[in-house]
Amino acid sequence: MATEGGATQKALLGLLSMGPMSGYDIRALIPESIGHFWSESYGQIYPGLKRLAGDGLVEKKTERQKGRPDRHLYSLTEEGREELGEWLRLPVVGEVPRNELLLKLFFGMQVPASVSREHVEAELAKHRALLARYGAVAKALEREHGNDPDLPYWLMTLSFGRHTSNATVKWCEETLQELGRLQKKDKGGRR
Amino acid sequence: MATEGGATQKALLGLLSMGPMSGYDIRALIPESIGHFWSESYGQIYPGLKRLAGDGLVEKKTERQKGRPDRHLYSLTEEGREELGEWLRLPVVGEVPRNELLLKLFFGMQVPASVSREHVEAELAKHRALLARYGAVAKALEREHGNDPDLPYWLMTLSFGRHTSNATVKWCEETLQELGRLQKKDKGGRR
DNA sequence: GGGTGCATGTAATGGGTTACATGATTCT
DNA sequence: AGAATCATGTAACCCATTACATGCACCC
Repeated sequence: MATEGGATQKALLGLLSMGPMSGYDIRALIPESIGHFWSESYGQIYPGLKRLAGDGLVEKKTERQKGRPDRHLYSLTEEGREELGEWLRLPVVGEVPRNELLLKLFFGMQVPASVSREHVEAELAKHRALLARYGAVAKALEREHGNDPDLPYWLMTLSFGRHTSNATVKWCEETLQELGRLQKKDKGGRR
Repeated sequence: MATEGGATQKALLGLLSMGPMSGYDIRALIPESIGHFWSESYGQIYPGLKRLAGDGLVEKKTERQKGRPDRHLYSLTEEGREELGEWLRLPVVGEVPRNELLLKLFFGMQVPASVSREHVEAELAKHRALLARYGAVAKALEREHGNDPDLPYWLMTLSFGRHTSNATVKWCEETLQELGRLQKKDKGGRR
């Protein structure tokens, strides 16, 4: 009874383990929860929920509303909770990440060094902004979910973001210096 | 004359900027060059090359061989080099990375802490191995391409790997400790 | 005889995003 | 009047991996 379907389906199960929700709710919840390392679009969520319901992993209840479309509330079944647990135990399947910045940088010689500098500077700004958000989110979590047993796990994922963004910032700074040196050599020639 | 097609096509152009190659060569070159942050399968490479040839961005020459299939050697045209340059200048499009480890960790409360520990330990081992390889590759590059003008750019991409893998290792170690604390609390209860 | 390397390619399948379609309510 | 929010869903499209199909040569 493998009940196939990739990590996307499991992410839906996971979010529903936090309480009954509609597809719309799920979409809205993502940026505040797993948004730093996962994303789902409507095109995945709605068909995904339908499929999970067909497999008996979630239950659907329709809530009438006046003046608005019905809300379709989904909640985990016992089977769904088991399926989630099984998947959580499986080893993580490693993928080769695709990093367009590095791809462009690798071929940076084809283009003036200033072009690469701009790309790296954009990356730097992005991660500085991320770091600010991580800090804010961590504080908000501790305020609003201070004694939720899930909290330590949520903080671990945030901490990952902090570690890697800090490292990326440092790399950007070093790389900008190196690119600066290359730029000078280009312009100066022997003298 | 946009000549659409995502970053995959551009990666092919980039690799061909290093010299004429066959699809087979490209596949073999990837692990030694952009493999740490990019991948291409045959299912992408062969149709991709065909399409680039149709767009006049690469030129195909067939080399007869005895006892082996013909080699189809592709080389950049002037147009192809321009197209590559244009793309390199475009800002990097940021994607939300998908990280299955973090997804599992986020829902770690659904499962004994030992499960999460194993996932994190696997990640730790992976990045320690990567760090060893980065070091070896950097040395090999400096030995074999000591005065290649591309070298500084290649080293920057390696340096990125070092920075982020180091950060990941540190995070893994901290997270393992934290998970250990959670484990004890679970078992011990109040006493 | 059987595995590995050389070398090409296609087809089936799975994943995922974007844009579209609908339509009432509430805020500006 | 027009935009944003609530709320559902589908269809077209793009991207990517995997497995398959072919076939000779060379080494063990």
